[in-house]
Parts: sequence; structure tokens; C-alpha cells
Amino acid sequence: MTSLPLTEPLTRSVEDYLKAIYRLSRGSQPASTSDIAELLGLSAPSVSGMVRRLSELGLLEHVPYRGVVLTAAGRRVALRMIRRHRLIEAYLVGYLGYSWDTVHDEAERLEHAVSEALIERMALALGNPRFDPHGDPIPASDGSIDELVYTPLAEIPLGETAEIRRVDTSHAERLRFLEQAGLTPGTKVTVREHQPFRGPLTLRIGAAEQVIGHELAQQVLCIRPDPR
Amino acid sequence: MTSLPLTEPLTRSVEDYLKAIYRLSRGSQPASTSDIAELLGLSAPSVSGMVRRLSELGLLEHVPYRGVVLTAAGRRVALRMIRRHRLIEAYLVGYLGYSWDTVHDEAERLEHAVSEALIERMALALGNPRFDPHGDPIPASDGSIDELVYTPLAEIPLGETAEIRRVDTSHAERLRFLEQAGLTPGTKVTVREHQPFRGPLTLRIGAAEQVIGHELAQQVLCIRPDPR
DNA sequence: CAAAAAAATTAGGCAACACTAAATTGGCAC
DNA sequence: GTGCCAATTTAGTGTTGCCTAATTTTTTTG
Repeated sequence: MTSLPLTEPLTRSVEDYLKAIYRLSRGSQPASTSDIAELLGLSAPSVSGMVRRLSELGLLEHVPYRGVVLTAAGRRVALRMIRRHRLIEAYLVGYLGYSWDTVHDEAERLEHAVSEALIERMALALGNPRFDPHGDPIPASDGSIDELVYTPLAEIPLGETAEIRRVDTSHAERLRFLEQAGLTPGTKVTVREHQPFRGPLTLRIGAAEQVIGHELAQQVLCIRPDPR
Repeated sequence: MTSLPLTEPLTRSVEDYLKAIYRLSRGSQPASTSDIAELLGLSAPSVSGMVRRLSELGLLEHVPYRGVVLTAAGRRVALRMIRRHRLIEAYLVGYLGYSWDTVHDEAERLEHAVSEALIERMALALGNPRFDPHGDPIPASDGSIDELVYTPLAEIPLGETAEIRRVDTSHAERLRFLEQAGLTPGTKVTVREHQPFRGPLTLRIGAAEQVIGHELAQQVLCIRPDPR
């Protein structure tokens, strides 16, 4: 069975739902109505209604009261949106002087308006990058994506040096803090101290020391020099 | 009386209506319902309905059965959209390798999605251009625009040499023809022949000769070396 | 200037998407 | 295993923005 070309143009709303569901069902857990509502800032009944429509469109499968999983067609759309979003972010930072804490909102709107042709031109201008400014992988045009497995900075053992590869937040203030602290992809950090009970970590970054909270350190993803 | 800040975000539709009405009421003629419908590809009743809403929002004034004129607030919105559209066109041609016949559709979608900040960054990258690739003037951020008066190529007297400054169409095929014929802004052309009754013109462009129809020649706008 | 044609408006609907309030279902505690 | 709480769905509404059909107004024309 070949995948249907999916001719009808999708609305912004539909694209946002699919993207949200994709994010929520990584690990192939079904996404729950309330999680989707939470992520999109909508009421649960709105989500219920849209979920029915999307399942009628063949973009997802819905088991009532159980949750929602994307179909292949739905996943294709979601990955296309993620590709657009991340390439737009990369382009805005690379060519238009945006900082990594301000690109998200702009990309969030542009991703729905941009043509396939424009996306490919941006990709070309950037040299087909594989990661966006936050270190998030950019899906290829065929929908393939390499989700690498990283270790959260919060879980790096005391004394070890790790290299930051990805920052898993789009919250502007956090990103600004991280940048000012020097905690950006590509940087090497050593864990100097780590208070118990989800307490703060003290890091050495080059010559400087920096303290950050446990929660934030969960969102800073690293590779370890000798992985275990 | 100061101009109200107009806080509410406008929809794509509203922005398109205001842009269309602005275009139609140059020369300060009121725009008719059917002209708006024609330009936007909508039915007349749809336009009637939207016109009422827009007049309630204070964006235009409507005299029933007579037509529609933008208010200062409406004109401000229209000019902002036109600025966006033309800057986007200029940017896509200047930085992303678009040709002048393909930028229109892309800009038509992006103009609704782009932030003020992004527009200003594009303008900066381009060096605050005053004209887009078709020679259309780009309104300044304060809404000022210099609509220069040009002479259509169709009205240049026989034997005279004129310089093309602007091409008044967004029709892709026409633009492609004009480009291939060498009839782009900045080019000097001499009118060699002009058949009567809106017949074709024969032009000399550098060393080459080119015949174009009267209708198209109406859309190619020029300045005459010694105006009259 | 009256009748026909053209233009505009009103009336009545529909689809997408959001909401709140009310009903239903499922899982867990006891 | 019954009862309760949380999650979910259904019911009923509102807004935007489009449509067609019917009506009204304006313009044109013989």
C-alpha cells in the first residue's frame, strides 16, 4: 500500500496539532487529550473535536479515552513542519542576525507560510545543515531524522567533563541565561559539584565557574567523552 | 485627534481586503464591491459582509451602494502590508536566488506571517531599498511612499528612447516574457514602430529588436529623457 | 422616463475551530 | 467490588469568513 499524496492543503491548526502530537508520542506512547491541550494552550474539548477530524483525515489513530498515535501520513506532515521550523531558525540566526532566544516565535509563524521551494533554498544557502542553533536535528526532506541519544547535564557524574550538544527548551529567558553562562552547543563543561535532591550544579566552563539549577541542567544535553 | 494604536491583531483576510481596497482606490476613487470581489476572487456578498465588519472596525468608510474608502487607520495597515510584500520580494530576489516572476506568490503568503522585526532586518540587509525588483516603490516604515508618475511604454512617441523604471504586473508568464525580451527596469528602449488601434510596438533594445503587444506595453512604465 | 440590466445588499447556510457546561468512562483506593 | 476522582467526550454556542439564492437599489437604454 503506497502512501497517498495527501493533496488537500492543511490549516495552521492542523499542522500545529500534528507537530504537538509528534512531540508527545516520542517513545511511541500514545498522546493524551489533556497533554495535547496543555501543549497547545487549548481546552480539552477543542482537542477532542480536532482529534476526530484528524482521524477522519487519516492523519492519526484515536482510541477513545486512550489516546492518539500519528499515522505514517500524519508523521510525514509533522516531520515536514519540524524541518521547516528548524531550518527557518537556522536561517534567521545564520543570515539575519537573530539570536537563538528570539527565533522560535518567528519560526513558529513562518513555518506555516513558507513554500517547499523557499525551504529548500534556505537549506541550500546554509549547506544543508543537520542541526539547528539549539542542536535539534533537522529532518531531511524525505522525513528521515537522526535523534541522537544524549545525556542530560544533570546526569553527568561528578568530576566528569562533557560536551554540550543540544539545548532542549524554546523558553527565551532560559536560552538567554544559558548563552550568557556560556552553556551553548559545542562547549565543554566539567561538573564540579552537584547538591543532592535535585539541587544546583556547579560547573567549570573553561576558566569560569557557573552554578545552574537541576531542572535547567536536565534540558542541557551532552555527550560524555567515554560513554560509560 | 491622534490615530488610535489599533491593538487587535488583524486576520489574513482583513489584511488582504485592505491591500486590495488600497490598490483599487488609488486616485481616491471609492472602490466598488464588485471590483474588490474580482480582485480577491470572492463573491460580491462576501465582500459586502466583510466591508460592514471593516467599517465597524474603523478601517474604512462605506456608503451603501456607492463604494468604500479607507480611513487613515485602514491605509496605514494597507501600506504596512505593501511594505512587507515588496521588501520580501526584494529579499528573496537579492538573497535567495528567486526570479522576479516567482516571488509574488511567496511574498503573498509571507507578508502575513512575518514580524515587524524580521521585516526591518531584511530592509537593513538590503540597505533600505526604495524599490522592489519590479520597480514598485517600497513604503517607508512611517507609511510614506513616493508614487512616481511614469509614462506607459505604449504612450512613448515613435522614435523616442525611454528608460524602463517599473513593470506593473505580477503575472508570472508576462514577467518571464519581459525578462527574456530584456524589458526590465533600468533598460533603455527606443520605439521603432507602433501599429494603430492598440496594435503591437516594435522596440529597439540595445542591438536587438523586439515586438510586444499594446496591452503589455501599457504595463511597462518608463521615464522619458526630456519629459514632454 | 419606464423597463431592463447591472450592481449591491440581505437572508440563510456551512465549515473550521475555538469555548463552557454537562455527561460519561476508566482507574484506583479502600 | 464499589465509589470517587480525573480524564475524556458530548452537547450546545460563538466567531470568522466563505457561499448561493433572493431582494433591493442604481444605472443604462430604448
